[in-house]
Order: sequence, then C-alpha cells, then structure tokens
Amino acid sequence: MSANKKVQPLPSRAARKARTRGAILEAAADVFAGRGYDGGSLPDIAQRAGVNVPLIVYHFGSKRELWQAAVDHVYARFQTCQEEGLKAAAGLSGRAFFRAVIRASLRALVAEPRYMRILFQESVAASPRLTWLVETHQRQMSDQTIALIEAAQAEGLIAKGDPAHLKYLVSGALSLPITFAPEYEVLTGRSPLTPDALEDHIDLCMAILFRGAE
Amino acid sequence: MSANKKVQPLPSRAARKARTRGAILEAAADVFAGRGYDGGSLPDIAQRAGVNVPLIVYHFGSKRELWQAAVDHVYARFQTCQEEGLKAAAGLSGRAFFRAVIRASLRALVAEPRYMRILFQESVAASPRLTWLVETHQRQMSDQTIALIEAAQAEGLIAKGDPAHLKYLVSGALSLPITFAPEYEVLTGRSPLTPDALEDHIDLCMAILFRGAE
DNA sequence: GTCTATATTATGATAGAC
DNA sequence: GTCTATCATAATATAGAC
Repeated sequence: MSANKKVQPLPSRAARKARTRGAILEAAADVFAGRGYDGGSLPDIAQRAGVNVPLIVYHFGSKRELWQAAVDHVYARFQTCQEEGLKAAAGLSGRAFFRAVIRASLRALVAEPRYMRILFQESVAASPRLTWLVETHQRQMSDQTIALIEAAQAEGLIAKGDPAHLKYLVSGALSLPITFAPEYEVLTGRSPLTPDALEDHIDLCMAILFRGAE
Repeated sequence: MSANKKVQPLPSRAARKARTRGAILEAAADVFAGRGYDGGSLPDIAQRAGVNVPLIVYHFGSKRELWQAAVDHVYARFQTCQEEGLKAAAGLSGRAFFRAVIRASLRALVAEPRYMRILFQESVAASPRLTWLVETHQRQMSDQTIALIEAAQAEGLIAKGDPAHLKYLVSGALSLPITFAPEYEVLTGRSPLTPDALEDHIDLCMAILFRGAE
C-alpha cells in the first residue's frame, strides 16, 4: 500500500491529504459547535480551513457526513484529554481521587469546549442527529460518569439520589463557567479560563458537590 | 387609546396587528433559541408564524431587529414567570425561602427554556450581540441572582466564595437537566420535565447546594 | 397591514480541467 | 487531490399592488 514512503523528501501525498482532512475537521468542529448544524455553512468552513468547498465534499461526501466526522473528532479529542488527566487520579482514593477526576474533566472541558457546545446544539429537540450522537458517543461517556458518581455515593462523599440525574447537576456546575466563558468575561471583566480561575473553580466545585470538610 | 373596544364585534385592526406581532415574536424566539442568530431564517419564522417574510420585515425592520425584539420577549416572559413564582417565597426564611426561590427559577426555566438557549447561543464568542444581550438584560438578572447567593452565604446556607462565580455553579446545576431535556430523554428514556421529576430535581438541588440537614 | 413579485446574494452539491 | 466553473435552491431585503 504505502511501500516507499521514505524516499519522499517532501510531505507525502498521504500526509498532505491527512493535513487537509485535519484542517477541515478542525474548522468544521468550530463552526458546527458555534452555529449548529443548520447554521454552519460549507463556505464558512472552507474559508477557515483554507480550502475550497468542493474539496470538502470530495473528502467527506456531504455536509451531514462532515458533521458526523467533526463530532467524532471532537469526542475523540475530549476523551483523549480526559483520560490523560485521569492518569493523575490513579493511586489516589477518597476526596483526593474525585478532585483529580474533576480536574481531569475540567481540563478536557477547557481544552475541547466544542464537546459541550455540540451536545447543546443538538439538544434543542429530538432529532435523528441527536439520537445518533447519543447512541454513538454520548451514552458511553455518560455511563463512565455515572459509574464515578455511584462510586462517590458508595463512599458517602456525594448526595444520594438517581446517579443518572445527579450527573446533570454535576456536569452543569462544572461546565457552565467554561461553556459560558465569553458571557462570563463580558459580565465580570475576568476570564474563567486562566489557571488561577480554574483552580478556584475546582475548589468551589469540591466545596459544593462533596460533603464533609476538605 | 382603546376607547370603544366593546363596540367592535370582530378583532380591531390594532388587536390583529398585536396578534401578528406576537405570533412572529413567538416563532422568532423558537427559531433563534434553537438555531442561533445565523442559523435562524426569516422564511422559517414566517412559516411558523403563518405569515409572509415581507410582513416580518414590515413589523420589525430587519432580521437583527427581529432578533432583539425576540430576546426582549423571552426575557420579559422569563422574568414574569420567575417573579410570579417568587411570590411563594414571600414570608419564608432560611432553607424554606431558598427552596421557594429555586422552585421559582426552575418553573421559569421550564416555562421559558429559550432564555437559556439564547444565552448559550450568544455565548459562543465575544460579539456585539453578546455585549448588547449582557448590558441590556443579563447583567440585571445576574445582579439579582448574586444578591440571593450573598444572602444565602450570609446565613451560612451555601458555600463561601465569589458569589458571581458561584452563580454559574448554581445555574448550571439547576438548568442543565432542563436545557438538555431532549438529550436526557434519549439517554434515560424518562423526561426531566414532568412534575414528579421536577420535584425530585428540586430535592437534589437542595441536597447538593445547601448545607446541613433538611 | 398584508400580500405577490422580484432583485441580490449565499448555500449545498456537481462536472470537469489539471 | 485540488482547483475553477456552474447549477439549483434558499436566504435577506425591497418595490409596489390591494
């Protein structure tokens, strides 16, 4: 297939293709996360990616397939970032463990805010896109979070109640200052995304969500 | 102004005009909340309102001005609904007071979910629309919420920390199950908007956000 | 006030050169 | 693979009849 790659002094055709695909996916993720599926346009994506519209269609077939590929891209990045951060939780237990988990989730939310935005954009109403999103990506992520909440409940660290519902409370408290960062900044004059602000946010999340003294 | 309304057997011209404006505003609020400013289209709004596109332009001048009017409309409805619910908090104190406040906020979030959606749609990036939204409507609402959080802190009912930041944690915990209702339903098979689910949600919010025993 | 008709621009997608 | 040229459709907005 790719027999004599090494003899290519310049980027190979395959590498150029991958770079083009990557640029399109990044631009598509930005546009779809910010404006939703209907609001996003191929000319807008093409301009941001530095390519032409037909090249997008060549690589991804249609707007709908591009959207799916962009969602795959965002979820992969979010999960990679989260798992990276979760390594710091290994070996810890109790509050320290869950603090590390929260920090990992927060790092992923900050590094890949398009995850929450895409989920939000598709959560306006029931639709085939929402069903695809949930069944393809969101259910698996949700199950992981619910397992963590059940573990915290078993240790008596967090309130009792339906863990699937509690997940939304925890996610909302964690994510809203990040997802609403532009509004936060206009309203308060400060960014919630600086390292200091994020550490304060983690402290406050721990104080709110977890019981007992630090 | 409306001197001889009674003698009109059919709706007066002014009443018809108001009904048309109202139908357009409702449709515009739905569309802009769901698809954002760029994603929303006048033909879509016109069809939902049962009118033609030029009639929208006649009444509101331009898409941008229609968006502002729709935002005014949604904020007015949200605040009216919230104030209605807050009457139940009058005379209460301590946890019971804040439980009534949470119930009022939740009722408004459920009755007018477009409030959160519009805020989210405009919170993608800094923009003139976001600045207008914050300075025209959001700052005032935010100040009221912050005052309530400071009061709860003064009574030792809620965690210490920057009340302006704490507002986002509280808002996120309260609103996410409502705002993500379609995703919630696909994921769990249950609606978070039934009266029973909402009561459970209030219980859980109280348990999470407020300290000490019920 | 509400409509039809239309001008102008932008969109998703295809055809075909290189 | 990447581009230019093009098509059919849909968008915002205006002009003018009633």
